[in-house]
Amino acid sequence: MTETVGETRERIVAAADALFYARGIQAVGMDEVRTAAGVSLKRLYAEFPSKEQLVLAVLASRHQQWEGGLAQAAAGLEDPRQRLLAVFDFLEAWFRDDTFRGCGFVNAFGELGATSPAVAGAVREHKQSFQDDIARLAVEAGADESLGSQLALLAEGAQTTAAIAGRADAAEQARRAADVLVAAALGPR
Amino acid sequence: MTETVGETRERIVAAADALFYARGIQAVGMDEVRTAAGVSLKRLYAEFPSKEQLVLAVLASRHQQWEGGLAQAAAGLEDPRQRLLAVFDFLEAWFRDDTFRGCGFVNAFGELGATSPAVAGAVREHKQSFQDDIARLAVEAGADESLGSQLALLAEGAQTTAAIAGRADAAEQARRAADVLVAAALGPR
DNA sequence: TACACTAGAGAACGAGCGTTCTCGGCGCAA
DNA sequence: TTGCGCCGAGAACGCTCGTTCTCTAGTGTA
Repeated sequence: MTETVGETRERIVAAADALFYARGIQAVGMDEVRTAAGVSLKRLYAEFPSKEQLVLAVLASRHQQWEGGLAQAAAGLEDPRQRLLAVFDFLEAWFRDDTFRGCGFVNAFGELGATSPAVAGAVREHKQSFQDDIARLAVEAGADESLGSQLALLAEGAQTTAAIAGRADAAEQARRAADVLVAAALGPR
Repeated sequence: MTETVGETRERIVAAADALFYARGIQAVGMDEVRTAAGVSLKRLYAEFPSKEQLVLAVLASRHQQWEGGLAQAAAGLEDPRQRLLAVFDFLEAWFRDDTFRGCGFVNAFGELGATSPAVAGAVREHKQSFQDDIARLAVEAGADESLGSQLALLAEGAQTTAAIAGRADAAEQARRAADVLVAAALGPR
């Protein structure tokens, strides 16, 4: 039953991610991460020399999941316009998840953005990457990038609203608004 | 040079608000609030029996400022459609403020929403109030409430985006999108 | 068997924080 | 003037947390 170093890292990151996301980063101690990951403190600190490094790894992992989920939502759709709107279906499924508690990056930014430049940078990069993705989809659909920016605002707002009001239908509202914006930019279907 | 109890409270709340907003709530200790407010710890705890109470007072004060700013932005505008869009002008001015660091309620929610039901509730109430305000403006302009929800999503998204990307023009993007949505709901001007 | 090495469990350390307590001085009533 | 109560300053307390250290048991090798 050997285990590679990579598997240990992944287990730690997964455990930390679940805890940080559910309760907030500062509310979770390294001891708790250790327990949840089933790993010794020594090992934990061998993998991540500081809590900040662990947080950055968690954010990196979350970014990959996000990118994968987004790609999967658009995969198989022929119509570029459909691919553009698929973002909101992806969001809706996420909002309905019991563990949903808003965008982990936004939460981390609010909590640590002011004190940790590294965390702030990671959050910025993630959001920029989302902007780029959706701008690319907009261009592929025949619109210009500003449509992407506008849809991104809707997606961000939906995440915040769904998290705070606890209403998953924010995704549907956003999607309806997105329909209007897309139609205005590209002409009705 | 006497000073009323109310003035002391206000001074404490103002100092705490500036510190909490700039650096995060958990990153600021009561000692620092005391120093910034120029008040003794005893007095501080006489006014606010716990840090959570102080946080709630700060959120309440921020809510009042927000409502006042919003009302002021719409004041004097005759056209209800203009009043609806004035939200985004208000946002833009705020985003250009040097101290802008996103929505304080969203930040507080990310930091404490999972551990403090009282804070989570205050944030929820604030956002609900904003939804109600903008829905009322939408109805006054002749649209139905769902237009308000959609514009609220844009406003939320603009706040997040402006905070993280540091780009105040998120307000302008949101306003342009709002123009399209309003025109679609009410017909071109 | 003896030895060197590793790794896990958790104690320990030092700092920071929320909250409370103590002390000393000042104002005020008699 | 004397006693009394209030209030500010900040020390103290108890707890938590990030990080490091110690001790011990187990393993592989000669």
